[in-house]
Parts: sequence; C-alpha cells; structure tokens
Amino acid sequence: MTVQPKPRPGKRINDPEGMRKKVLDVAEDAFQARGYHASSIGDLMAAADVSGGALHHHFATKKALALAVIDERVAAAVEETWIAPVLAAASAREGVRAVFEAVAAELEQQGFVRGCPLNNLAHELSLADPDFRIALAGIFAGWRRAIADKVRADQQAGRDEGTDPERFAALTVAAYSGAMSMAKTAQDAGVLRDCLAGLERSAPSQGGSVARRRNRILPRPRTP
Amino acid sequence: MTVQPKPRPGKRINDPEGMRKKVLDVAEDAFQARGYHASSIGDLMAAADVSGGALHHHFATKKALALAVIDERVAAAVEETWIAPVLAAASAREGVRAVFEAVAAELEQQGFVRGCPLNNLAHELSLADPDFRIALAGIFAGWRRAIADKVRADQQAGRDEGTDPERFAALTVAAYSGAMSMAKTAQDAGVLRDCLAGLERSAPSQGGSVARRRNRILPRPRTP
DNA sequence: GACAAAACAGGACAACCGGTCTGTTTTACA
DNA sequence: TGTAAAACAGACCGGTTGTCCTGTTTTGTC
Repeated sequence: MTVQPKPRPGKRINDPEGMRKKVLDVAEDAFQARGYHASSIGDLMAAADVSGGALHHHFATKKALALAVIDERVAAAVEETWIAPVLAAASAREGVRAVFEAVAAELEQQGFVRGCPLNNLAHELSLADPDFRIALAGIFAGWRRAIADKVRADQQAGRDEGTDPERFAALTVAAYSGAMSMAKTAQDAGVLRDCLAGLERSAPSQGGSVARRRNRILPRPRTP
Repeated sequence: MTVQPKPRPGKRINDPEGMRKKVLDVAEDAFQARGYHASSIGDLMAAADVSGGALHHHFATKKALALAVIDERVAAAVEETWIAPVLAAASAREGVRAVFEAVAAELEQQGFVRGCPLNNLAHELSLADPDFRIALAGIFAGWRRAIADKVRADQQAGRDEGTDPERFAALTVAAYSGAMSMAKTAQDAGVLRDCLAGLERSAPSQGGSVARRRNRILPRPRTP
C-alpha cells in the first residue's frame, strides 16, 4: 500500500545502499517463500520496483545475489534467533528450550510455517554449487559451535557435567532443523514442541503429565 | 556404457511399463541430485533416452511426474530404509540405532551425501503446491507412526515404559532429517553418529567412551 | 564548473522452458 | 484379418529465463 507513486520524470535520487537493501529484502523473502530456482530475477525486479540495470549493478549475477542473501541475511537470522538467545540464556539447555518455544509460539501465532531459512536454501543449493555449499556449511558450523561453547561454559561453572558438548549441539541443531522440515510440510508447528519434549527427556526436574497432541492445519499458506 | 545402440529403423517394441519405470528412475535420480526446478524435462528425456511424446504419454505434466516420484519412489525409500528395518528390529530404540549406523556407513562408503529424498523434495515443493505438500506430509506421518507404533509394541511387552511414543518418534525423525541436512551441506556423514549418540544419551546400559570426532571432506560430489 | 566514475534505466537477445500437436507404429481384441 | 486404441516419435510454439548492452542521470572530486 505504501508504494511510492513518484515516477516524477524530472528528479532522481541515487541511494545505492537503500537500493541494495531493498533488493536483498525482496530476495531474502522470495528465496524463503518460493526457493531460489522458482524466483526469477524478473519477479524480484518487479517486487522490489527496481530496474534490471540497477539490480545488475549491485549484483552481477543471480548467484552473487544468493550468496549475498546467505552471507548477510541467513547468517544474521541464525545469529538473531539462535546464537544470541542461547548465549544470553542462563544455560545452554535453558536457551535451547526458550528458542524452541519462542519459535513455536511465533509460528502458531502467524498461522503458517515457512521453514528455516538456512535449511530451505541448504537443501536446494548445497549440491548445486560448491560456493553455496561452503557458505551454508559455515553457518551450520557456527550455529553448532555456539551451542557447544555454551555447554562448555556451563560445565566450567559446574553444571551439566554429563553432557557431551559437540553431541548436544549436533542433536539440538538437527532436531530443530528436522522439526522445522516437518512443521513446514505439515503446516503444523506442534512437532516443535514434541521434539523439545523429547530433547528434554533426560534432563532432571522434569515433571508434569503428557500434554496431548495438537493438530492444527493452518489456513493461509501464503500472502498474495 | 551399456547403452542400446539399436535405433534399428525397421523395428520397435512397445514396453509401456519399462518406459514408465525408466522415466521414473531418471526423474527420481535427477530430483534427488539437482532438485525439481533445476531438472528440466529435456534433461530427463535425454538421460532416459525417451522421446517427448513417450514421456508425456505416461506423465501429462512435470507435476504429475513429480507426484508419481513422491508416491511411488520416495515413499518406498522411506519404507525400505526406515519403516521395515525398525519394525523388524528387536526394539524401537535398537531399530533406530541400526538405521542411523547403516545409513552413516553407507554414506561414508559411497563418499558423498545426497541427502534424504523426502526432505530434499519436502523443502523445495511443500510450499510450491498443496498437492505436493499433502503427499509429502503423508509420508512423514507414516514414518512417525511406524516408529511410535513400534514403541507401543515394546511397551506392551514390558520394555521402555518411560518413553512417550509420539515424542520419541517425532524426535527421531527430526534428528535424522536434520542430521541429513547437515551431512549434505557439510558433505560429512559424521554428524549422523553425533546425533545418534545424543539420542541414546538417556538410554540405560550405555557404556563406552566418547568416539572422537571425525572430519571427512568428501572428494566427489557428483558423478558426470 | 569540468569531468570521470558511480548509479541507474530499459530494451534486446539467445537459450531454454514446459506443453501441445500431428503423424506413425505397435498391440490388443473381435 | 481388420480395426481401434494404445504407445511412441519428433517437430513446433509461445512464454520465460538470466544476462548483456547502450545510453542517461546523478554524484564525488579537483
């Protein structure tokens, strides 16, 4: 609605940073919603209201644009939704629990599941091009490392001695990624809670009866 | 090498079932290796050595072909590598462990990781089309149900009382799916063993020291 | 204010996409 | 054997793809 209906023929303002950000915004959203191959640069040009010349001035090829999305947006998303909250939590296990619940709550509120940005692109692109694969693998590695480091920090404070940091981190990232896959396919975020409960099975001080299954087929898979 | 150099102009043999199977074989492989959108029907025609008329006689559209791959091949792959082995195992936990180890060993032997067929297509297609999503969600559901049923069978035999069947199944499928995502992206199957170890953390009678990390960047990502 | 570089506009293009169409050959069945 | 349907071959088409290219406008710098 808030489009700028200002093709005023007399004036133009160069805003390279804003232009670049606008393209990245649209590309991030489109790659997430429809995937890389299903998003044409014509679509992106129209959605961002940007000319072909402008787009190719900032991103020479579609691959370069995707690499920028991965390096600047996907990595930031993992940092924001996972790494920072876990590091800020009282413990690794507490942080993991909080993130699972926060994501589940957010998905249930917004009514549909788009999936994990990292996993979506990782599946489509990691076999397509080595550059894509390296970039995506680095994000996965940083994600796991942050969780493992947090576990080690806990252990140096005397807590959670029996946990292997690397294994805990691998299982956490895998469980979240896989749960998001299922949640996206079923359009039901409930599986996130199931996985979290399974993950916390061995933790102490865990009472309460089994919260029964929820089944919610969500109504609006995408906004036009 | 074993191509049939027999374009003998005088003869032709109709083999509709063989033709259909040949197309499905090639499509299954291509969708797995390069994805749905990155595999053109021209590629498939060339790889299967099949004319456009023949292909479209058996599969009216590319979508119909993909649905056939999902229904007949992806579902069968899940049945073969997961459901049947778990049901045949001494217990659910034992079956899960065996499948993880078998898959990890197979991947390490073949030298590269293509990822889970179900997850690969689920990520690319479940938001693209409701028919795709429903078909893929059904396979996920059957997978989880089989594992949960096995846990319940164990419990009726007096074993593994403390495990919630649904949660265990969800976590198992999620951990495997996510681990395969990471293994595919890193081209390193070692994360499967890490996740299995984390999964078995709470199980009793589990001894042995920590088998240290392995890191193997695999050489040949695809065969020409 | 001159001027080169950066920023942007938009048309052009060859390659490719999925699907259709017409025509020929094989096969099942009466 | 006759015949209609099934199975297959291959050309064809409109639309789309990513990229390139030429030209114009803005902007920083001396």
